[in-house]
Amino acid sequence: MVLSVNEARDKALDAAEQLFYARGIHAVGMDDVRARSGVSLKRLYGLYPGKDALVEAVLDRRDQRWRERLTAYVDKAGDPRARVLAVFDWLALWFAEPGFRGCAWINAFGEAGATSPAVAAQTRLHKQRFAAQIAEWSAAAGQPAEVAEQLFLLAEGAMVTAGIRATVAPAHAARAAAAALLRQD
Amino acid sequence: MVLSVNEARDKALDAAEQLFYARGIHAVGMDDVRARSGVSLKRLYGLYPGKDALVEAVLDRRDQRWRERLTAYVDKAGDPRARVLAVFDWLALWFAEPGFRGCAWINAFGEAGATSPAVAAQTRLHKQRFAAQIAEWSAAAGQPAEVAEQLFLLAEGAMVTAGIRATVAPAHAARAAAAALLRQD
DNA sequence: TAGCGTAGAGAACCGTGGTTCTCTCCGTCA
DNA sequence: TGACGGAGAGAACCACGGTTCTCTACGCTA
Repeated sequence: MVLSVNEARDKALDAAEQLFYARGIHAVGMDDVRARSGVSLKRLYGLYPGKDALVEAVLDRRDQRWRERLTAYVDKAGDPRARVLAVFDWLALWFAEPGFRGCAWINAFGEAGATSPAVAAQTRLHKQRFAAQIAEWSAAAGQPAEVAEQLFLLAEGAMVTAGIRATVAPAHAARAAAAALLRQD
Repeated sequence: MVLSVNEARDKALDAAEQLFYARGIHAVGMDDVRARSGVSLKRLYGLYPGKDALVEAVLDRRDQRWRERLTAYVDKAGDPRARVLAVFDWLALWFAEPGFRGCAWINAFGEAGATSPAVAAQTRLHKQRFAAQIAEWSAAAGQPAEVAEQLFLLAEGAMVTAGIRATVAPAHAARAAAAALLRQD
């Protein structure tokens, strides 16, 4: 079975993403990625110059997919206020997925943020995009910027807590708080 | 200079805590701990059976100190409502400390939570204690348990975000959200 | 003062993991 | 059909880090 470059890249990224997320970055060896993906070490190093580059590629693709899934869900909601709250409903769905282990960027930042500028930068970029998306939906619902920032903090707290406690409940608590914070007028 | 067992333990824990927090656990070698603490490798391994045990001891001592510092600050506040909000004022002070890099347990959990049951358990215990403390202060201010949980999520979100963005602002945003969430009647 | 035990410095040992290299196979093309 | 080139399997290489061991110095005690 001969894989095209794109097929090999996909398989490598799939395997690496699953392994890094489940075990943490440093706990996964390149040989683990090879074993799960079926892509030989030689080809892995042809696709990516090294483990660092693979980590970056994984985080980059995950960022796109994560935000696409979120926006696809929110776009199904009706009025602006419901769309803001839908963020937290989607968090509940995400937290309930088997193997959920918190936010991949928060985990990666805790592990490598201090030693890898690339990981730190990707984390900041991802979180900034998420915050900007919340701000956009929040503004559409007539909310001031301060509220958007508060909603973002609730979402972050829910992700972290759901990961540590391995439970969906924080999403519901955060949703209730969000509903209470939204200005009525 | 001959150090007593307790003196050597303190020096080892001080050095290990600073290094682990600043760089992450796996990025710090036992020889780094030896270099910073001045405690020889031989003695380090006499005090703690291995790196894992040292990590546990560091997190354990930090848990006690962290909660002591928080409660000491909150205890200076007056009425129950002010005491609840004082939690977020203290977070602002903490975030502003030089070298602040987020919550040590969240970072450790992201790095080793999946592979080290001890780290995972210590993280859960620490967060449970923090949540219980907030619940206690919150209840004293006449707030229902749901609000306490929401305040906890705000604090967690603020810690994570302050760590990633390297700014104090999340503490202020979380404080404003907390003030808005507290029931008035 | 001689011997003992402890402690430090630092080398040594050993497994792990990132990266590279070798060998072989197989499909392609002249 | 035979040479070539890319790809996989897996060994090899090499650095790093956790852990242990050796050697030496020094203080205490009989």
